[in-house]
Amino acid sequence: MMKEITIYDIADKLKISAATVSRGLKDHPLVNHKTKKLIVDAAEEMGYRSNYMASNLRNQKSNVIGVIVPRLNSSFMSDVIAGIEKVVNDANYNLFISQSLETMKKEASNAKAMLNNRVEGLLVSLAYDTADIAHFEPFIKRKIPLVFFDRVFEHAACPQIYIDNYKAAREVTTHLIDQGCKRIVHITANLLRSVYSERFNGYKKALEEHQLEFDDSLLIVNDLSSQAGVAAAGQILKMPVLPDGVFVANDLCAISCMQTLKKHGINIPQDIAFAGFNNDPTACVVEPNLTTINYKGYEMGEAAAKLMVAHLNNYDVKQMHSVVLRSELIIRESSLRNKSS
Amino acid sequence: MMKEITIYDIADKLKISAATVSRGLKDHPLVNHKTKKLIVDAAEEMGYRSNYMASNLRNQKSNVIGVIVPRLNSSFMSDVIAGIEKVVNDANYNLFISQSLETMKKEASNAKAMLNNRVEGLLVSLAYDTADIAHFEPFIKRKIPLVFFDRVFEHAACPQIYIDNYKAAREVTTHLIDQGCKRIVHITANLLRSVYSERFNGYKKALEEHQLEFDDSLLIVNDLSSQAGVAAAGQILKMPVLPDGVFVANDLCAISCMQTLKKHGINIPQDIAFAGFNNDPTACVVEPNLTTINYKGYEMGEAAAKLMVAHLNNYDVKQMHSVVLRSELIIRESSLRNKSS
DNA sequence: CTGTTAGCGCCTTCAT
DNA sequence: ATGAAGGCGCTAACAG
Repeated sequence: MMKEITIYDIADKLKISAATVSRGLKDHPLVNHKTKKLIVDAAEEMGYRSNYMASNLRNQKSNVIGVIVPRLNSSFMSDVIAGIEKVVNDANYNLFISQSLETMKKEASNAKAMLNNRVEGLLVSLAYDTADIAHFEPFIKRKIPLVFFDRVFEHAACPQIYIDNYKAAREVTTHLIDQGCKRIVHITANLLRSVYSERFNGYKKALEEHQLEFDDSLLIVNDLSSQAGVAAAGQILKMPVLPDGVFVANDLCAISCMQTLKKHGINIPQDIAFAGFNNDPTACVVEPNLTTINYKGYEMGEAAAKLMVAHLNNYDVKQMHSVVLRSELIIRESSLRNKSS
Repeated sequence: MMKEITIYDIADKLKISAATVSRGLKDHPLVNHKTKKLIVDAAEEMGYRSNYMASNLRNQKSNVIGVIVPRLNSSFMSDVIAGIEKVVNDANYNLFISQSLETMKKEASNAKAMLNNRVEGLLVSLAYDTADIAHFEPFIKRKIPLVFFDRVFEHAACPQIYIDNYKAAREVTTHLIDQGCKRIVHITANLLRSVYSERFNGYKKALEEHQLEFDDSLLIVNDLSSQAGVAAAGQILKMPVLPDGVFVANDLCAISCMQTLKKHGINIPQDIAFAGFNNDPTACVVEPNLTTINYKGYEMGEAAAKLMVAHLNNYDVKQMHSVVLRSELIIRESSLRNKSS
């Protein structure tokens, strides 16, 4: 291990004090321009690199923002992360990223690691099975800003970045009904997560508004994976009376379900109309193209990170507030059965 | 800001020294079991959390591994990152992630930030236009392990995790030739990156082995984006004599190109057979399904991170070595023109 | 404008 | 088995 240059080495060489070197290296106003140049040049020449561990300790701040997400490898989440990284990096913070792998246990242990690492703020999208947020209480107690995005949790101290899932789902469902669907299956995930319960509620609301009965046989709850879509198709095919519409809470599952039904001779959208959620890249590649709800992960990441950064840079002035991002219904062939739309 | 508990607070409360508390909190052998329990209990009760900034400074290690990638939001890269995160997290390291956004300039500035943050190792996949790795020299000089993956760079001190792009491209091209293609266009990106030049070389080799002429009019170089695929389709349609096969260096671009050609009345694969690279999720959704090269990003991330972690945990014993991961040709309808395959 | 001093919280000799 | 003391590198008072 090569010996690292410190500000003391620079100070010695220049016969000045370490304090002056420290000041010269930042843009402290009270340093002579000449000595400043001397210092910067010497630092450059000697290959000095500032030791963040030391300055972090001294300043009692880590310069790190933490992120905990269920999984990194989904199209949506990688967009979110990209957006977060951009904002955080531009603001000269660093990013600690970890994935809960959809379990509350891992989420809690990640949170603890983040806490010990003194992250200055934490961005979280919750795991499937997270029932309470006791594991985030230490952050709230310490007033370390905690922002939820997408898979949010209701808590007075924590702003949320999300879309209006209720409204979006109601729109999708209404659209299917407009297309003549009378018996619409809804496939979704753990209703503990508000993103899913809201979508479910929006769906039910639309049915109700059109005097369509909802009953439990129309609801399929799984993990919205690709495999789950295949299984759901199996369930649908076994139904005593086939549905004429399916609204799935994500595109991944919607597509595999739709393709499986196609293989079994079901015509999309004539026999069964389909709609998904997320506007995944695959949605406009699959045939027929999938009707879905579009909302940009990148923008959600940006919004969450911007909120955090603004807050950190101006702690006591800026009040953090929740943000509802725009989403839009994108109608494609998978649900188009008449010309009225 | 609430006052944080330190080992001194615990020491005071227990009327023992901070040194003993420090030892008790880890599994130092020379502490009485009883006092250890006392210490751990008191820490728990008082809400102590270890200050990593202080211990990092003292120990002269950051416990952080850095990652620099071109972009986070691609299906492949998010798989890689997921794999890296898993391994790094399990090994109790933290992950700093940043994206170069495909420019060498940003890559260099990210590298500098990583250096100042004292990352203990750096995992890198290079930007499109990175011509040399001078910006990584400080790592090499300091013997901070530097591992390249996917978009690698040849350097004696830096192991590489990659696939055999030459072989894979030769396989794809040979397959297209076997299907009767005689005039195969190759669409790729900056040949500065070995992943692309190797694929190009493999392609040329296959042509040569089958006595097919290569000439520059068969090569289209762009950024392999979706839009570039549309543009490439335009170029192809304008060619004096249409090709009967297209091999694209990624699936994203392959698919948009293929779909654009379809819209212009070209039959796939009868008129033009198609092959991509990466086995993106969209490849088996598009119609016709896209022939491609499959290799798992998740495994590449795991492999790179495992190499790094093993090295860090056993610095002077383990020699780092490059790893060539397996890849395989996946034949789908987009290239199937006869029954011989 | 620059120097002196005193920690930030932890860990690790060295001593007991 | 425990304590005392010094220092990791930096920076913010406080003096000059």
